[in-house]
Amino acid sequence: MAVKRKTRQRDAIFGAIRGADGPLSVAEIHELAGRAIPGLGIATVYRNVRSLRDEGAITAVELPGEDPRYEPSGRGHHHHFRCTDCERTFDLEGCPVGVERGATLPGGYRVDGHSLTFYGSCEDCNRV
Amino acid sequence: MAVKRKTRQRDAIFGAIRGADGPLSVAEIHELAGRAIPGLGIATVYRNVRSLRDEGAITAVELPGEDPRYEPSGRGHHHHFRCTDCERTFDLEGCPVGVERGATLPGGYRVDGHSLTFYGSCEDCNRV
DNA sequence: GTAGATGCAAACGCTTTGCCGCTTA
DNA sequence: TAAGCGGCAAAGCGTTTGCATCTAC
Repeated sequence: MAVKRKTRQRDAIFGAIRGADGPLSVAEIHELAGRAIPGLGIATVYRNVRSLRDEGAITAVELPGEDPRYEPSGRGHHHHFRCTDCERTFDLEGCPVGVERGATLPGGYRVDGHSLTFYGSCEDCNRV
Repeated sequence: MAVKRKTRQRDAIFGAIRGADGPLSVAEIHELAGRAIPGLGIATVYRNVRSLRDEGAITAVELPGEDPRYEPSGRGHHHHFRCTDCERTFDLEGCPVGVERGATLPGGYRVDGHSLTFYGSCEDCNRV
């Protein structure tokens, strides 16, 4: 099978994702990695994001009404905060949802997991 | 400004949304309303969904990683359950998130609202 | 030297828009 | 009868794919 090669583009893309304080969209990754690699093609970003995800190096984060974002794998169970002013997305710690896996909700719904996103304004935007 | 007219298409579209037990996607609305109105154009669904939303008759429901869905307005604060088997989405009652509007999370994030989605299998799919 | 990776452009799939005949009021 | 509405097809837009070239190994 195909042997993965180490390229400047791939490094820049993974580096951008690892260096962020929240999950990034493809456009954001392209923007950030493009600073190190001028002329970086958007198709290259899509391809590398996909292969990094397939390898398990990064994880897709789906937020309501938004394009998928990506963050390094292994951050454990956590949720996100979306600033409706600056449109940035941040990681949160802890989980205020007291529904365990395997629980059954009224209506007979058996729960395997959940996704929670908070909306509001971040510290930077509050300050103004 | 434009005076809204009552048409068969519009009735069928709104009727499909009101008759469902959870929010519907545009494709689902087209499918359901199309049974009453053969030849119903997808553009007509998009246009009516948009105008119903603009009027406030229906509300957009954004779930992680999915196309927007629509439900009648006025159902109050609630969340959704997504069956990963049959891919249907259901309304839930109540809210297990003990974070009020106006609260501030660690990191200085001021909360205006939140979105919670549970994943798992619904009663029908559990039974099998 | 060779298989895999990149960049460009074309192809795609879904949503929106333009156009014009149809329908509601 | 007139203006909004619906259907069709074209236009947009973000994502994926094909292809020739380049590059890591």
